[in-house]
Amino acid sequence: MERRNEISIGTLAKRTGLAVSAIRYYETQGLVAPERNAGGQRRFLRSDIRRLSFVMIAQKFGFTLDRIRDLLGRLPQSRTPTAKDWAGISQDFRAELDEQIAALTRLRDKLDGCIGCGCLSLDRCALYNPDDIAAEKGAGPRYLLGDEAVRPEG
Amino acid sequence: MERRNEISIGTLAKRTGLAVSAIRYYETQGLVAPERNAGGQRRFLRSDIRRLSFVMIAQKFGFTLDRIRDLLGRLPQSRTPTAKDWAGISQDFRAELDEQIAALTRLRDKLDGCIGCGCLSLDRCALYNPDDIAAEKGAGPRYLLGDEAVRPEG
DNA sequence: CCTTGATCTAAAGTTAGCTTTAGGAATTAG
DNA sequence: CTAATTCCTAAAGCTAACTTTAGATCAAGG
Repeated sequence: MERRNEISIGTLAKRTGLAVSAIRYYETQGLVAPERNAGGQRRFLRSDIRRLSFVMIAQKFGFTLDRIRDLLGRLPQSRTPTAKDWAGISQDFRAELDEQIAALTRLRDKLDGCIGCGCLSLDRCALYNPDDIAAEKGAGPRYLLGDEAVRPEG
Repeated sequence: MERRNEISIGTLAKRTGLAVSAIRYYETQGLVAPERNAGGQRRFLRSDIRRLSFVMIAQKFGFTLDRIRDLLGRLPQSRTPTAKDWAGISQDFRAELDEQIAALTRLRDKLDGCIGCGCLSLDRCALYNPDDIAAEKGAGPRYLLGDEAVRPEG
C-alpha cells in the first residue's frame, strides 16, 4: 500500500520516466535514499520525483552522477526541500552551466585561429598548449572537455 | 628504420602525446590506417600526426570516435591532406561546434525559466517536454545532450 | 485464497574508450 | 653479435551508467 506521502519504485519510475533499474542504481550511487516498508520494498517520498527530475536535467547537460550528487548535497537534509531550496540549487547549477558554455566557447574561438592557418600542429597550435588546455578544463564534465593524464605505455 | 615519410608507432606517440595503446585502438576504430613494414610493424605517415591531433581536439569538444571518423572521412583519401583540406574540415567541425554550443545555451535558457518558479516538475517544466528535448538533441555528442530512449524495465 | 503483477537481491552483461598483461618477434644500440 | 628496446597480437580488465537475468518474495485483485 502507498501511503499519502510514500510512493513505490514503480510509481516513481512512471512519474519520472526513468527505468526501475536506473532508480535502483541511483540509490547505490547515493542520489536517493528511500526507506523500506515491512516487506522490504522501497518507499520513496513524493519529493523524490523532483529530486530525480533534477538528476535527469543535470545529466542532459553532461554532468556525471558524482557531480550531481555533490549538487544535491546542497539541499537541506533535515526536511523536504522547498521550492526556494530548488531555486537555489538551480542557480548554482546554472552558474556551472555558464562556466561550461564559456569554456566551450573559448576553445571554439581558439580553433578559429587554427582554421586560418590550417596548421593543427602540435608545436604551433594554441589548442595543443598543455597548460592552455588544462586551464580550460574548469568545472565542466570530464567527457565534455577531457580530463585524462596522458600516460605512456608500459 | 624509419624512412623519410614513415614513422613508427612510438614516434607517433611521442609527437602526439598519445599512448601507443591508444593509437593501436584508434586503428581498430578506423581513425588511422598505417601500413606494415617487412617485419610486420606499423609504419605511419607524418601526416598522421596532424590526423591524430585532430582526433584529440575533437575529443576535447566531446565528439565520439564514431563522429570523428565521419568528419575525417571528408578528407581526400587519394592523397596526403593539404593545409587547405584541413582548413575545410575544421570549418565543418566548427559549424557542428556552434550548433552544440547553441543547443547547450538554449537548454540553459529554458532552465532559467524553471529557476524562477522552482518547479522542476515533470508536468509543468519546459525542460521535461519530451518533444522539446528531442528537438534540442541535434548533432551534438551523445553524452553532452543525452540520447537514450527511456525503456521501462522487464 | 490464489493468481497476477510488482519488487527484491546479486551477479553478470553492455558500450565507449582505452590500458594492462602475457608471451613472442623485430629493431636498434654498442 | 648480443643485449636492450620497441613492437606485435590476443585477451582480459577498467570506469561510467545502466540493463538484463535468475530465482525468490511481496502485494493487490477477484
